[in-house]
Amino acid sequence: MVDHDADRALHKQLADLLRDEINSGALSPGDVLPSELYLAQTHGLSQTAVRRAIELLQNEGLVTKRRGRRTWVRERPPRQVVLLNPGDEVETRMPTEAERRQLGIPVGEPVFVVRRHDSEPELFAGASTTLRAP
Amino acid sequence: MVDHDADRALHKQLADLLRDEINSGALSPGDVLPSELYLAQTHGLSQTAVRRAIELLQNEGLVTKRRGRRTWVRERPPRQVVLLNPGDEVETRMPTEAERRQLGIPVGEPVFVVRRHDSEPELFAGASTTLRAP
DNA sequence: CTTGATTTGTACGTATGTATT
DNA sequence: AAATACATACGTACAAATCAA
Repeated sequence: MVDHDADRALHKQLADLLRDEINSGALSPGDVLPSELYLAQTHGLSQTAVRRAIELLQNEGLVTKRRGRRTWVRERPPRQVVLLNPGDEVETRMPTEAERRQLGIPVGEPVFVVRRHDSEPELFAGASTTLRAP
Repeated sequence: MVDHDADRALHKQLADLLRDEINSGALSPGDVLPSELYLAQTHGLSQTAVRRAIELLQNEGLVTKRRGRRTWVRERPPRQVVLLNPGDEVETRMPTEAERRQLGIPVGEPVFVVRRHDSEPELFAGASTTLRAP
């Protein structure tokens, strides 16, 4: 339950509740969340607080939002294995918006940056890539 | 300049401007950004729009915010090189809030998940780690 | 050390726009 | 066409942390 007298912010409390439902499997990948309006009414919160809660989950990569559609639990795409070469170096970071568009990855998903010997860095979508050391 | 008649959302336009200043070096790591109130007044925006703009940059890992303090351009910690072993598998994702606290990493920074042979997955902070293939 | 000013955080409300169902 | 759902954008008020006088 969301406790208006607790120290923790209301939208963080709601995010905690929803995150638990996702991690416990009560909400499975592909399942839609209740609408913002419904969540606001059932938890006694403003729609603003609900929006902030769901934005937190979006930025953690747990849910996807699309205007007009419902919000749903992110599905885990099959991971493509990318084999590293000896000496390759790998970093990770959040993509720019342009990179998100190019790679078709949603908010809350990081990218791999693979630096191979004597070549330009390669980008891989974080959620659909597993790197394997040689 | 922020164009109120443009198709792009106002807070995204402001985020674009600030992101350009960071990437061009006009704002260096450690530099503070103007306050939300100042940005709102100088760009003719509401403080709400400014807050959303800066939140975008925070979630891209470009700036750090702390209540009471200013918002500043994130400094790049020196990267510690972690050597992979043959067959190791690596994934990347956004950390949970608990993991962020444990590893001391800010909003907008992903983590490496390294699966070594016959052992529990290890977590590494994304911004301060470079993985190297053997 | 205390006070007051500054800055970001939380939470609410309203209105309108756009995309999907 | 109508209803639903998320997006943008404005406003207000107060709280909490920090900073500077």
